[in-house]
Amino acid sequence: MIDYKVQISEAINNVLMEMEVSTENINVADMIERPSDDKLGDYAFPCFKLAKELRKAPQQIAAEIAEKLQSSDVFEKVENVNAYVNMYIAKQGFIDDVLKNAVLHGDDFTKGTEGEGKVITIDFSSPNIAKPFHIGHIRTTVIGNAIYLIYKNLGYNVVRINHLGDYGTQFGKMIVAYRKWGNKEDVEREPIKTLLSYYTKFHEEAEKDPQLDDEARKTFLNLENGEKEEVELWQWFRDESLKEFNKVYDMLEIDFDSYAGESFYSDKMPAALKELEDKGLLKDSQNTKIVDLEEYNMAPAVITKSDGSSLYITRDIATALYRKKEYNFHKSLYVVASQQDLHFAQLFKIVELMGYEWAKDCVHIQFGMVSLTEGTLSTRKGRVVFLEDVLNKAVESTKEIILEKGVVSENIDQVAKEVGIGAVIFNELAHNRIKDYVFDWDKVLNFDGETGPYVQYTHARACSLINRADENIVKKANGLEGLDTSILGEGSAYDLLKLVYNLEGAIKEAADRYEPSVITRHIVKIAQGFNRFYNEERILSEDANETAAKLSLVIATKNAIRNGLALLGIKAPERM
RNA sequence: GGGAUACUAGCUCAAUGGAUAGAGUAGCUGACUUCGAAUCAGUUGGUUAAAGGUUCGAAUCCUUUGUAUCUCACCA
Repeated sequence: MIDYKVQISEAINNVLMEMEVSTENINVADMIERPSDDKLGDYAFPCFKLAKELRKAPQQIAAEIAEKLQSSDVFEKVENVNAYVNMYIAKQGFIDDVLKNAVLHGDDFTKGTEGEGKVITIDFSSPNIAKPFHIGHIRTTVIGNAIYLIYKNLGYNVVRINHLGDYGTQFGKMIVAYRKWGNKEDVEREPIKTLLSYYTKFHEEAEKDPQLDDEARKTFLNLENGEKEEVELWQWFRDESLKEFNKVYDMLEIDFDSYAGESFYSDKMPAALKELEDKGLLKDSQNTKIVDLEEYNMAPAVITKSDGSSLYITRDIATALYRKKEYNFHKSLYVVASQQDLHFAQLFKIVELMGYEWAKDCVHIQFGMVSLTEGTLSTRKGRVVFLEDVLNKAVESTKEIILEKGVVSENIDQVAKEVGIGAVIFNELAHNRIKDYVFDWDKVLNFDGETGPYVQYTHARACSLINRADENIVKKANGLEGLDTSILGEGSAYDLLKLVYNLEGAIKEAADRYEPSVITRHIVKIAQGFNRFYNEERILSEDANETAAKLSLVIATKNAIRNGLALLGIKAPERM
């Protein structure tokens, strides 16, 4: 679609040149903003900053600029109010442009090409083997997937990596526990719960009998050394756990390109360690090796334990080096909770100290904590909400509502799934990532107001209109040929058209800020705009041209909502 | 004790340093014989945690204080 900001900044730059203002210290494009109120125009340019250089009152400058911009055919009207130049875009050109894109190229009018030829790796979800996949994992999983979709939409080649927690002494413990108290059938029937119960039992017993811990360490060493029996058990635990995780991924329709987890990097650590050593970054301290980061106002990073074994950060250094070599990424994203802020700050700093300029391309996309009304999540204390349960419950209550409404008669289960799971995802992506939140069943299962079902309902309503309308009129609306769309230049129709236009900008902003909620909020606005339009105006009217023109806006809106939801990983059913 | 992040309407949240701080929800009032009421319209609700400062202009930037959460060498 036409980028009006570019056109406007060009026009203003020309005017400023005429006025002999040096534009060296100001970026006109960055100064253009959207007025707080639609009535004040489509774009605005504040003139305060120019006052000093010109030694004139900003109001006067605004008046002069407004005067000179009048002649531009981009605008229908230019006004100065206070010290702002308020610009109104020429309507018909705008309407034509938005409809041409959103109706004729409805499937991909929000797509971009800036990412062509560039690779982005994104590390998200990353659950621990043999541990429950609970509500705490939903954020990284859903946010990560949305960011993947958003960047893919901009043309990037995005590699999704599920960095499984599949390594460490915990697996020594698990193997020991399984050998002592385990049962194959139980594990196969309910892998996570069963394995977790062994793990818990191990901890209880180990308190009485510390020898168990030694045994676990020895067993893990066997695993590291590739002893057949240990490796086979470990592989089996991993496979069974993944099967269970995949149930959730299937429900969410999330896929990964790589499941290279912690174990994958175990043989890549020695080289990374040697490199740190060679580059003189390691320091001996209390029998451990550390990287001193005091200079950068950070705690020291322990790289090897006193017994010589490695740590989380050691593996992550090896991981970062491997990913650069393997994928030659343009950017490397880590969607991990803000609890690990320090860890990633240390990691990226160490990579930088190793002399890699691409350290700046590594981004920690952090997000706030999830807690329960009873307190923080704790597997041991039984404070867990399984993600699978949340999704199932959302689908169930959606189904009840569907049956109650009685609109849908076929594929009820499929629709219930799309709406119920969509509601959970939407809820997750509605707020800024950084906020902590308390999981609340009532909120997840409430479908009124700014929710996923609200947006989907609006989409279904738009589809319903298109289905009801006369076939020939729909054809005309879809083709736009010979259609007088000037009536869309007023009131709620024009407001809605602007919202559809602005979706592209919202997507761009969501990408720049790694903040899917920008899109979530924007499609809510589109839905609100549509519902207002729907209530204020009769769409299927007696007048064929008027109906066709309005329907073209309905089609544009429908496409905008569908595309927006798709970027969040949410379906847009035609009936619900 | 050090560090990080947050604090906006009763509640949940918006607001690239810009115009009168906006939505949803809850409460109240209205709109289904009418294109789908999972909807819409109206209304009540604010010293943006507090105090200073920078600026033509601050919820936003800086300083101090308070509160909450996270984190701080051998867990991941």
